[in-house]
Amino acid sequence: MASLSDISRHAGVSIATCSRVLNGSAHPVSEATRRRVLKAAEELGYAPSALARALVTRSSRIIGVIVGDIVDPYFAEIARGVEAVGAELGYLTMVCSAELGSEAELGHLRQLRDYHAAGIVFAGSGRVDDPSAEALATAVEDARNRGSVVLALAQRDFEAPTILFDNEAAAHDITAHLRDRGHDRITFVEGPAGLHTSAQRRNGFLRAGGTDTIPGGFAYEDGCAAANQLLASGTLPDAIVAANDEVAIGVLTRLRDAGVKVPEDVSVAGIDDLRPAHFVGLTTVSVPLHEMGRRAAQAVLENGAQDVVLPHALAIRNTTR
Amino acid sequence: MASLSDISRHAGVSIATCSRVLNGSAHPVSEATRRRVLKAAEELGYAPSALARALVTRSSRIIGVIVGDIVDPYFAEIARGVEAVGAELGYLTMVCSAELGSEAELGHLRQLRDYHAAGIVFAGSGRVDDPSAEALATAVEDARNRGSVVLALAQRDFEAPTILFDNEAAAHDITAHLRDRGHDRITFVEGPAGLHTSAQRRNGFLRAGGTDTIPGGFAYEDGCAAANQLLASGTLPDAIVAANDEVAIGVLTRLRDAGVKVPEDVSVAGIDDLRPAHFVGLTTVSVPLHEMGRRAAQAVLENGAQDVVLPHALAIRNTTR
DNA sequence: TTGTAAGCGTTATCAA
DNA sequence: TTGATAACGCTTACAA
Repeated sequence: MASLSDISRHAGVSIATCSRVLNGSAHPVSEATRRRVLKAAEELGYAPSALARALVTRSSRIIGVIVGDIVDPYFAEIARGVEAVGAELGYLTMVCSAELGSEAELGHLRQLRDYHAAGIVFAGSGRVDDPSAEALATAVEDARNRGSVVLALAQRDFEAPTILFDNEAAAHDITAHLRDRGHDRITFVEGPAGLHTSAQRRNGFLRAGGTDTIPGGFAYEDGCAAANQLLASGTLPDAIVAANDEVAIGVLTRLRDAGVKVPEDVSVAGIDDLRPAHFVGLTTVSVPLHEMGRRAAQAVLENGAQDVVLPHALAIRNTTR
Repeated sequence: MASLSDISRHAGVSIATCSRVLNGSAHPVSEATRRRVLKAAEELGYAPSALARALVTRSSRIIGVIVGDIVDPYFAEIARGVEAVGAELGYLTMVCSAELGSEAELGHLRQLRDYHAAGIVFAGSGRVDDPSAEALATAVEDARNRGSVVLALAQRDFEAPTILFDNEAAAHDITAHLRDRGHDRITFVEGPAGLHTSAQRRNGFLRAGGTDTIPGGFAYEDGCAAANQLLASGTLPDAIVAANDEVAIGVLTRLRDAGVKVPEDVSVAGIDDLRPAHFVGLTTVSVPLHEMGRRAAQAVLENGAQDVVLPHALAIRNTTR
């Protein structure tokens, strides 16, 4: 691949001048030489080395989004938001999946730092009593020292501007809605143990006067399991709110398979309002994932951000009465 | 952040020596100095600049996976495969989502090339009569010249080793199975128009003696729409095979909502065997997505690959009789 | 076993 | 308006 010095030679112009025309610098260049450089670049198929550029400018046009699980549409929605605004300005948004836990997160963070990423966005929640919390905090600090903007889109145990919605309030509001509609006995299917987000949603549920709570997770199967447990217990609650949509759909499906009428016999609600919720007409709460992604990208472009909490909204559909 | 020269100064040792101990070079270094360097690095919190390293070695430890849509579990499965083997060897796998079509693909490809990515894997299929096909082919060529290994995991219109399964055969086999089970009138819900993959699956269906075919897509809603169309036509076929699982699930759901018994009245099958297929017990065909991802990563580590076609397998469950 | 120095491909400072 | 040239942080001959 042609480099600046190739162009320089080909066009009979200094490297500095070539650089100036090829990267749209403000420095004035005569129209004549500009054309010659452009022509040479065209002929030689010049493409700048982002590597070399990043090395000297100390920042590359990479935005890394560290997600908990790449198959989770929750994260996909965020990633799309980031990409939507990043792409406009020539940033490359890359999503790094850390399914293996915070060890993997740490690995991705370090690599992103080592590549001087312009932005590092943590899309997922931190874990309570995370053994690698300290190492993570240090690496975050290092990354910032290298010039990366680090953002948290959920509660984390390190210093970073946050772009959030209120998980506790979201869980509270849907539960309160159900109570308002006359449901007395409401069961909450919890999220994965140890995630801050799980705890927040659980707290919101409890604060709204929810009664029982059973272990769950964030996956469809967890919802099925929870429904089975409820079914086996012999007596169903008036309503079930699940830690997220996918679990709610698991519950819903299992219940209906077992001949339980939803919402006539029991109401079922989720949280997140992702695509699958539309498929089944699930009552849930809409959270601003895409907008969070957009704002995160803006924050890295603007090189910083204020903490912000974005609004959520109930999406009442037909799995609750 | 500390750099090599900081370490060098702090340890009273040349930069070259520091480099040698810090990057595990084969060049011999005395145990004593090695320790001093390590100690200095530790104290100063040294982290190498992947950028600088990549600039001189002409290859960075980045594997880019260009997918068609980051929310599609099809791609997620591939990405996981890549990541699984890439992570072991310290490669950073980043997925770039090109929902906006091949213009976006081109953008990602160029960026990955500009960052001297070690590997660039195209997870999704190319489009027939793609206007940016030529630009794409050129950029692929450039990337290869810069040392990137470029791989295709579906049919593409540029030169690259392929790691595939046989889409046509997959569609053929599931259709043939249905015929063997005595279904005569079989309808195929097509994939998105213009994708090579769609055409291949359609061809397989036809070759197996499938009769009718109606437009569809790759999304749940497309399946619903197709079911509606079938329902409206007044007469249902014996079986329906959809271009992928998600569409099949859309068909299935809509049909059942309309009171049609599946599989008693009509059989429904998909292709891909992704997670949702398990949720509903969908008959489908398992394709080796994860393995393709793994092989792709291996190929970049080994700096090249032979073309290979991986086997698929029928997964007969309970939406067909 | 250690060090010197020449790149890698840019950008940016300073003169001309 | 243009051009030398010194960084950026690292690897790697080549010398010592």
